[in-house]
Amino acid sequence: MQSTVTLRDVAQAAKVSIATASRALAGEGLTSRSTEARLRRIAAELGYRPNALARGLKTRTTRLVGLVVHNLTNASFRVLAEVVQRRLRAEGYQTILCITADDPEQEAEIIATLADQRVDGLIICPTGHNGARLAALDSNGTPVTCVVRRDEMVEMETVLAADPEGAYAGTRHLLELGHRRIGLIVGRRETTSGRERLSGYRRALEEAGIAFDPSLVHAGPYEPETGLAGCRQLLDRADRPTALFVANHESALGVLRGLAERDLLVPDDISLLCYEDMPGFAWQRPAISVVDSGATAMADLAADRLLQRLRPNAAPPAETAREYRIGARLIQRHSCRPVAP
Amino acid sequence: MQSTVTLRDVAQAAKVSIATASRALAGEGLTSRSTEARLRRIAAELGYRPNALARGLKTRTTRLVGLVVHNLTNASFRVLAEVVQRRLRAEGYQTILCITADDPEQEAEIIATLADQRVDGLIICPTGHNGARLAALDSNGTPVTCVVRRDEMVEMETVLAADPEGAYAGTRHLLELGHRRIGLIVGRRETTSGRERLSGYRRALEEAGIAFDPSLVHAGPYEPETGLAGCRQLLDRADRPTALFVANHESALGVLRGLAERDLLVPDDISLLCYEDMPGFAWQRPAISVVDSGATAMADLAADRLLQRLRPNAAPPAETAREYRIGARLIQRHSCRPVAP
DNA sequence: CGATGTCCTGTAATCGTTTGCGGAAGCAAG
DNA sequence: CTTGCTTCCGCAAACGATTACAGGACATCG
Repeated sequence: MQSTVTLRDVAQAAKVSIATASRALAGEGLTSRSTEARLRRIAAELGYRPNALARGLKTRTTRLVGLVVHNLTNASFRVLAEVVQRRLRAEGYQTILCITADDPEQEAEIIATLADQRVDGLIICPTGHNGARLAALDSNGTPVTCVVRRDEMVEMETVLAADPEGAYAGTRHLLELGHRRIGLIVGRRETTSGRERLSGYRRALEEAGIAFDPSLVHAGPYEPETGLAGCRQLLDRADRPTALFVANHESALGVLRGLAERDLLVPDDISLLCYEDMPGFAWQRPAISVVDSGATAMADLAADRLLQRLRPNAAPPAETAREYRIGARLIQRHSCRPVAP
Repeated sequence: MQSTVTLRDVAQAAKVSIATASRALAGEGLTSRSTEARLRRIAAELGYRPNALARGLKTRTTRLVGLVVHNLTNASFRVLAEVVQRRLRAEGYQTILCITADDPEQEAEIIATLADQRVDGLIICPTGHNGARLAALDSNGTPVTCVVRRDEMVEMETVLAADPEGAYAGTRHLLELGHRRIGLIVGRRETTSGRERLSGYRRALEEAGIAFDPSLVHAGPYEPETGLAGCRQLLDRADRPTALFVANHESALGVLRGLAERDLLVPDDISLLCYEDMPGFAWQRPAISVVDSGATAMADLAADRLLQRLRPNAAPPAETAREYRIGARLIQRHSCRPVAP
């Protein structure tokens, strides 16, 4: 195989100018039908493939978009990566996936590199410390869509889960089953999701006329260890909660372990409800009820929004700086049961 | 913020030629110390960032590498994506992640687009139907490293799990605990891993003087459904196996479900050993023993190999076309028990 | 003082495309 | 035969960097 065949080679082989070759292959009837067909044939024979760098340099568009997430362990991010990648590719865009590990410095570096690469757009779950850079990009003509988390510092198009409502609905469900002491294991208060899920839980309780008891909530990072620790803390109380609401799936692993340690059976001894679905929950026995935060829908909407703004007739950024919320949805399986009378 | 500042702007601001500006910012003492410092300062003030497209076009190197996997659900791929991304970024490379869904056509398209993008290298888990394209890329100066799966049709640098040995070791472990009827739930025979894991299982049995019984193995795609179906098939036999060896973690979910359906307790009623570790296994109660296929090590080695060949003094491809195997390792937890006498 | 060498810097070509502009050819109408 | 339109094509200038080559300034040495 020869190294690389350029437009020049194609043009020479067809005895036309480079310009004509370019136009012929661009389609759009810029050349006569016959030359177009001929050029196409020759290009195919020679195995010509346009150089994306040169094209990008000239046209100022690369058909690359950056996707920036914290990790791939969390199911939401995984789904995000898969869905966004698929959706964008269907429209002719390549996805550059980058992982920040939730570290603002790495994020800053990634944003810069992506900008150097002249990506056409960006979907990002921001750490919250680089809002200015993102806003700069956005107003410079590179659309940025935030997802999963919001950057509080700056106005940008954002698609989020309806966490307050989701947590509210989950808590309501448990309340309606008659539970009064509901333990909550939730993310740190510094994160949007941590705060919002807590507030939904709290609102549901207060509406039901139950005083909010801070000692019933355990907050920590999204890790199994948090679940285990929370479980221990909550289960060692004299008035053990009759239900546990675990506000993310990483902690759920630890909770399951904690329950097993104490030989507590779900749902006989205690009810369990989780936030964010994952494959394991449906296959578990008993299958675990869940309020699904709608990761797929979020990913789809994020892709939609970005694609929308990537189209030639882009709306002015001011117009697009709004916030979308994806509704959460309760999936009842078999881990919750009415409290015994 | 102005749109974009180019080298020309920096040069003008410093009243030098573009060439000097370029050299100054390149470092390496191509200019006098003073101009270098001055140019650096001005570039920083103006917020100059080199255009990766233009640079790539000229230097024929983009510091982009493609990473092509089947999905992100499988833990090996997830680890691969995270590790490779991190390792490459530490060396100044960006990773373009692409997902084939194990579909040769999508894979072909992805390879072509990546080539158009002029990636400097490629790490890919091949479907096995595009070996020619990959080989062409490789011999054209774009190093390609295959991982997890081999493309049987063509010689290329490949890093694989030591599946035959891993399956052998796992089976041995169960045999040493006294198990004689060991059910195997394994991938389809069309895949390398399916074949190799089966062969390791078989060899261990035969060495122990136990006849291989095809009715004890259930093969299917890497999905929970396979595990459930296999479980049902194997457990409904009169002479139920005393141990189950589940050769991938997706199926394990289904197996756990199948066991629960029949109220079989692990490890009291039946021993369970899985292939490929995942977070859930360690947290499960009882924690599940596993032969870890070494996904992290594979990812690291793949990154190492590619980086090696990316360095200026690249070895001739013929020299590098070898196969690396990552040793598997038995992790004993609490799901296997000696068979009752 | 002139020759030579060392440093720096500028000029210009180049990477592979796209695209504005103008010219040639063809054809119909006057 | 001139004029005026279309239609198709070529010339050449970008896009933003890197880099071979050459020239200018200055110091050193014979």
